[in-house]
Amino acid sequence: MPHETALPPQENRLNARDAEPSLPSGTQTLARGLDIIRAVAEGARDLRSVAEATGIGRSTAHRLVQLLDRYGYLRVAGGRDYALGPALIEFGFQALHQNPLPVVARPVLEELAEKVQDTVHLAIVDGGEVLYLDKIEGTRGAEMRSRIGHRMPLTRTGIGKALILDRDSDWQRLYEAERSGDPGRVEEFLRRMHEYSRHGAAMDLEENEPGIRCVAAPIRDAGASIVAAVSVSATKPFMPAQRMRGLVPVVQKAARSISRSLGFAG
Amino acid sequence: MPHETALPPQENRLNARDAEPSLPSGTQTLARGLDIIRAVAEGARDLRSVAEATGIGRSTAHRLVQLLDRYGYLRVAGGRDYALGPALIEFGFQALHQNPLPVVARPVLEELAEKVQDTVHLAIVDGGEVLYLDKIEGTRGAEMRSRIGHRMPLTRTGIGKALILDRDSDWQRLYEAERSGDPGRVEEFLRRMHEYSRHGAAMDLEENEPGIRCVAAPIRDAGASIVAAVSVSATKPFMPAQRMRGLVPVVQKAARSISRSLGFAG
DNA sequence: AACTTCATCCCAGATATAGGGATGTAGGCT
DNA sequence: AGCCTACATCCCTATATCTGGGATGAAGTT
Repeated sequence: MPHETALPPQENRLNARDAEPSLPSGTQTLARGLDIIRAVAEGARDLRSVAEATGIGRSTAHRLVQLLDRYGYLRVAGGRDYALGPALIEFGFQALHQNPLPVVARPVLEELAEKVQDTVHLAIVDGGEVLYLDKIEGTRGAEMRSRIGHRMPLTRTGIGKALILDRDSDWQRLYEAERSGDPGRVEEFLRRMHEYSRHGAAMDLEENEPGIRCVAAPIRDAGASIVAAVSVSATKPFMPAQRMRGLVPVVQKAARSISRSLGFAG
Repeated sequence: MPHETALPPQENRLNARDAEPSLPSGTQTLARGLDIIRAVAEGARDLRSVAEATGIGRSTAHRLVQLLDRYGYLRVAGGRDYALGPALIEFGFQALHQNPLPVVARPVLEELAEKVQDTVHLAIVDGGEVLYLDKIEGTRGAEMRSRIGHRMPLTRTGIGKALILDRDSDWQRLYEAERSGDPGRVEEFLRRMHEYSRHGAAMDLEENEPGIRCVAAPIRDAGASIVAAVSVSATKPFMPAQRMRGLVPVVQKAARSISRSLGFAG
């Protein structure tokens, strides 16, 4: 049996907002503790905001926060200034390197970055979003806000589109979910996705970050499923349409190289 | 009031092994969930080993694992092959960058690495251990097993010794705790620590990794407390005693530069 | 200096949880 | 190939755990 080569897609991520309807099943305390971690990650800096963000009573929240601090998941200095703790650093890096994908991809990404001199990303789908697993900064000083561990919408980024290239039945639903206020352009999105799918590479024309353009290609595992994607991004002046076309085979080659390391027999 | 510039030391890290005596206080479920994460981090790959490692019943462990999977803290593929999940990647990197230390230290570390051409580390004390927060690989191809998020003993690494340079009352206790089978050399350790303390820099002579030597200096915050340390490491052939002495002021200069960014007025 | 706000602690009732046992399944052994 | 073992998964109730209101003390604010 082929080994699982990458993290499978995961649409049912839960958090404080929607945990209740789906599972009343028996683990409220753990769920609340994890909700608190997320609340702190999202900016809660003291007990009051944690309690508000999670809907947990002050007293209970305090008790959970205490434990999270003692375990190193949270750092609480004198009851204020909550922050994510060092245990998360430890486990986060371990989680990243436990996965074979970033490890086998790294040298290929480095080679690609060397060749194109632009910012290179590696990402997977997680929880219905793009999750960046690696990033190599471009040498042109073009600052991008992305970072390892950051999340982005699937339909608004080149790398996200590459990740859903095979899921044509989901395209419309994802588009509408992520841009609920912009229904008129569904058709154009679908048309482009079909074209990207035909070519086996996706592009992003400043849709997510103004001024940033990107070319992306999917990475496949032994079962030919898309499990990740690579992308090359740069500011518009460095990314005229012609260069984007020229980058397609370059990015695809890198993607294929990683795919083969994962057992893909393309 | 000066802002907390780095993660404070934390000796009371708990896990499955010693959670019970200290706090019977009301959060068993959350504690058990976190114990499960640690068990998986330490190698548990299925329900049975998780249950054994944590002392939780199979049934209960299963329920908690399910929730951890749904929240993305664990990845469970078909009931087997447990792995740490993407939520940990997300929060881990966020935890790292939430802390001002790695951010202000980065450019200094890069400059140092450029100058010495060896592996450069940034670390803090956490849970009575060294926790690496950043690493820049040397260009001499000397592979070191260390990685961001890894932990090491305080008394067996140069960077660890730099971190406890001020805590002379703890030296003996830490040494004995970490090398319980080697009591004869306490004296020598203490003598060296006093010398390192006098010079304001510590060294490591292949104590932790055979063939690896290292020079380290402490980083101080606004209150002059040691909150982190920098080190330069290389294989023995690249690290003769003379070079080590020469590196002391170089590493100290980098450390002082970071300290000043943290508000230290040395 | 008095007030307000907040983290922290305590306690008893309410409830979520624990874990034994049953079930179905997948892989291993003969 | 077929039986068997070991395991993940699910169900259920007694009970240990957790919840949240309220009290306390400290700190910051007006």
